[in-house]
Amino acid sequence: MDKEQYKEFYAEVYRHSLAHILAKAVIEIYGADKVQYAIGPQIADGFYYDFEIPVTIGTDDFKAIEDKMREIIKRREDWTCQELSREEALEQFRGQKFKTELINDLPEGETITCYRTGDDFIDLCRGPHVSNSQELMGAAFQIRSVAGAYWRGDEHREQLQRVYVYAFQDKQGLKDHLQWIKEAQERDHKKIGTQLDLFMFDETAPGMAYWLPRGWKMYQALLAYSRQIQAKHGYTEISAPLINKKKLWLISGHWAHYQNNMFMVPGVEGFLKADAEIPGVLENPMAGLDETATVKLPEGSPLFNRDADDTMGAKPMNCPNAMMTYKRTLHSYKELPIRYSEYDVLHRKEKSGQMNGLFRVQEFRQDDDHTFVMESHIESEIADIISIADEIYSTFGVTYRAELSTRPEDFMGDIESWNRAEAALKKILDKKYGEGGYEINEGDGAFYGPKIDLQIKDALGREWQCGTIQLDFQLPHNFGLTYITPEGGQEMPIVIHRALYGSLERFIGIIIEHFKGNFPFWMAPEQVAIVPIRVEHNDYARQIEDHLMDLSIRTVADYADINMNTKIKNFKNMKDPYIVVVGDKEREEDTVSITVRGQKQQLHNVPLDKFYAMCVKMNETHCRELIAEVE
RNA sequence: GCUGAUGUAGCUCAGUAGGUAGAGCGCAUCCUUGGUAAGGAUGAGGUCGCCGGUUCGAAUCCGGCCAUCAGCUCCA
Repeated sequence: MDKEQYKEFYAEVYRHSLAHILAKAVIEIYGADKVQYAIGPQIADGFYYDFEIPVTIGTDDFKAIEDKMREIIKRREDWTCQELSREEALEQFRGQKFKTELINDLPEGETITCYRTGDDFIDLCRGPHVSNSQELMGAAFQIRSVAGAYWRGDEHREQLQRVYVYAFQDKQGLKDHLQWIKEAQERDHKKIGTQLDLFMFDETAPGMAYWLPRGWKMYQALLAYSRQIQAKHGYTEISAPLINKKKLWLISGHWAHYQNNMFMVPGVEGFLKADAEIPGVLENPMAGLDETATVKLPEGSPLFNRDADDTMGAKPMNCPNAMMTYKRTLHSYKELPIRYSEYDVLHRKEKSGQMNGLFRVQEFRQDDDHTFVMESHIESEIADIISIADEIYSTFGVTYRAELSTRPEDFMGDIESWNRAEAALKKILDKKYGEGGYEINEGDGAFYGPKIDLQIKDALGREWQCGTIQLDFQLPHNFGLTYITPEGGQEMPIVIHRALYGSLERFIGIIIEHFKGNFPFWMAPEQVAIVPIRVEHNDYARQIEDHLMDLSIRTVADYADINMNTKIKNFKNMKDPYIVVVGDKEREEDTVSITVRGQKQQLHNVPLDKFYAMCVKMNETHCRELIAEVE
């Protein structure tokens, strides 16, 4: 065991041990007969423990729990390990339903180990642990939060109170971590989005971003980059209706499998001729309440009905309309692959409490594509998609992790085609990342096909699904798609769905945190900010601005009759990459002085042509660093 | 949807025993005419998320909704 390994080993020992201490403390505070304790594993920055207690633990209770934990540690109790048979274990944990369930789920013949902390607390655990509580006296911990968590991650089972605790070997470790958290929160895209005037939200449109002028410029820059790359790879762009009648969703399967996530415009079956009362109305069926009410409807009320044929659904995905686009004409095998990219607005209704800034929204755009291929195309086509993913992600300097998601319970179609599709994806992933070089999520696929997901981390280390590559044998079948084979017969094409940014919204959220708002030149909302020192320099500034605009450089200038320091301050607050100052000297010599973001020293006497060339170069190369010297 | 928390001026936040609101930044006007991160003065701006209850009186206490945040579950 080397030093690093030992450190990890020790971290595991004291975090696990502290979890026992937490459970013991909670039991002592709330009473042994009232607390059902579940599991308490370690996590990246500490550990948590799940409890079922009749009262709810609130923020105010943290201190008491922490104090009790310290008190227990100070008792310097011995820890003993005990091996039990299944019967002995069941007896030991009689009345503890979660422990009983765990014991019963252990495979036959498995040795069951328990750890005792002092005489009065025992926990089912594999260990290892400290031998005496006093070994924990140097450890530093702090309760982070309490959250609801479902027993065994199943929302249909008991909801437990999960107590999260930060835990480190010493005070410095905890202090450093809290500092890190603080810095990560400074990167929060919601915060930076407000500071840099990129986007906003309003309560009348939950989970739907308003893109402000600066943010929208960046959004467009990302779209332009995507379009540029995809055009090189043979993609053609389409745009389709945002809402379609129920009929389309019946064909696609969304009506059956995705209805609860769709925003609907219900059809109207008629209007009431007179006031009416409707008894037996379930007011809140989603909450599972059975109470019914009588609803009064005034004369003239429209009778909406979701099941009416003229009900329209806002699209949660682009695929059905891409199928329609393909289907408009006959296709020859010679045309395949056909790649239809699409950036239309999508709507997905989320359960409340699921929204999170730009990371999880109800309205978004994907850099979506549907590629229609023959089975023989799949491997090379997906390899090409992964090469585009590598290109895009490396431009931003983010790393990703691939996951394969397989057939869910709620699947559509026949198992044979699912198996073929999954085998094809596995083959590609094995080749690219090596066997075992990616995770497999059994049962996590979309209802129409298996998928490869690409996960990116945010500033707090939380992973978000961005890119996705999905194989689909179902929709082409449902829509009756065909192509003409060399022999003159008809075959069904296979569809590859893919998005690489994933949703533009989520991706931008991640990128904001990744760069902390210091965006590369090519995607910065405003690339060059011009500061004329006095109003008599405005004409010269305007010439520069005009020329930059001709070069498609996003430029902003402040012509106001105010202190130049104020102008510079404002642009610096916006983290504009280049702030160009022009005064007498620059005007006479046809130069600019550039303040490069993040650099103390300015670039003086930069000839205009060189300055323009620097800007154009950064746009063309999509480089991450700002050019900070004149070539 | 669930658990915990939050919601006061455009932004960041005070308002600690219930007596109808404050600061900084920003904004407006005036002065300052300036060479690289905050010049000075004056002023405007708030039905304290919404609805209801308790009270002589509610930003403050209670209830219900809405929105947001940290998690859980689900997802791009």
